Amino acid sequence: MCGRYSLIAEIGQLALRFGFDAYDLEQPPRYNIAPTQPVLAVRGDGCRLASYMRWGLVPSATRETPSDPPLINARAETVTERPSFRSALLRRRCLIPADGFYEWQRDSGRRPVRITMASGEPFAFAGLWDMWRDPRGHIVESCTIITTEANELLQPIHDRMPVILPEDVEPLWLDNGIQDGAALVSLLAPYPSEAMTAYEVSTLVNSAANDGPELIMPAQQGRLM
DNA sequence: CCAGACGTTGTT
DNA sequence: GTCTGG
DNA sequence: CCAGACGTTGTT
DNA sequence: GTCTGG
Repeated sequence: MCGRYSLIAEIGQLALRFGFDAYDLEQPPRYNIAPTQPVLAVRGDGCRLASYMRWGLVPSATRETPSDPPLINARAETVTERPSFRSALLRRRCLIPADGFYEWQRDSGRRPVRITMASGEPFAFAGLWDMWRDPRGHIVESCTIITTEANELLQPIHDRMPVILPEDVEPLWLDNGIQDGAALVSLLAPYPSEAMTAYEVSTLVNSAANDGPELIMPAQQGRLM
């Protein structure tokens, strides 16, 4: 899973961290990024290009209207087999910058938890993107976040987690010279628990209409782990 | 060779 | 795009 | 991912 | 329940 996340860092900081040019990009602090919204994605190979893409991949072969539910996640275990993802894996990979993501606990009344790096630093989800020409002829760029099995930190919360790439793997993921599916899939591992932290947050995050600093304040119970 | 088809994850 | 069917 | 909507005819 | 919207 991974169906909601935050990106609070300033665009200048993100540009330095991920190596893109922030020229005409605006990125207000976002505490509650939801599916179907435009999200910041970085694609690259030599020069890295950042742009906004619809979260929910629309495969280029889509005919009339995007699928429902939207393809917001792609399972790492099957990404080489799915027609909608296979070509994107080989040729259209991206980084999706974030600084936290939310999961709803399978137990504990499905209350939301926010997961971040222990350092608090921004990180990147492994993503795929595609282009679709809509019925009116407009080009829609869209992306999806790859998921894998949960690490030890996430396991009590949920059995899946988004793939977060170690910083030194990011250049490989964006290198279009690599077109070996098995090699690429081998990069898609659960991120080490030791470097992450999780804490319960307010159910305000449940509604995608809410977006503000109060969403990342610890709930009554505070830190989980 | 050309024509035609081609949807995913995660929920319990 | 890429695979399958004819 | 979760939240929220989910209706029709005829009348003025 | 099921679909749409964010």
